[in-house]
Amino acid sequence: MLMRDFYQRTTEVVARELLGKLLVRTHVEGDVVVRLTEVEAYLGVGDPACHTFGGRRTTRTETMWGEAGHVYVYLVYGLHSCLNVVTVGAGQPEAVLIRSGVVEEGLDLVRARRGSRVGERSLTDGPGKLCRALAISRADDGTDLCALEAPIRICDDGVEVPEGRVRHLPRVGIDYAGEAADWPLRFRVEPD
DNA sequence: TCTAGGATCGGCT
DNA sequence: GCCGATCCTAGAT
Repeated sequence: MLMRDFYQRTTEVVARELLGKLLVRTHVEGDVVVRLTEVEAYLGVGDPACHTFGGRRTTRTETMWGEAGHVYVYLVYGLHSCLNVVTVGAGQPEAVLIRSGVVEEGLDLVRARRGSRVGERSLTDGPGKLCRALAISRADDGTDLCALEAPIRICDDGVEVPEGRVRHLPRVGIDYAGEAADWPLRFRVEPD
């Protein structure tokens, strides 16, 4: 399991290194494990696309201002939850958005939550879909990923993602952010 | 209080 | 590939 110091580095480094790691969700309905394939870095007060741009601090973004290694969950478009991992350190409100992954365990449970009509490929290939598949909501905001019994954890099983398979791309859905919309802060593992 | 807009999804063409 | 749904959040009054 990844410890606090993993998250206490620059957001871009944490984002890149999260690729290939295992996101483990424990829940009364059963456990689900997802291998991360796509993430985005959000660089805090200097990043026009980030919720904390310009030093904005509200009840919604409060966890981003806290200690690294906690989970920041927010609602977009009034209906979809998005999962983020807080990076760097207290007072530096940066985070990595978890966009996509591949289900490694708990496939039946994911299918039950996502609906039987959903194709295998599109079960967890978006931030809102991933949260639905893992039953993550705003109620999970502030969860400490580094706590031993945490219901959400991130683990390293030794699988390395070679640099040649990582693509650096612009972030999605932030056209309002001016030139920051072009910053290559999205990291994706290309399929074989 | 009121209003505008959004780190998306899924259905339809 | 395009478009509408849907309602929370933040900032303005």
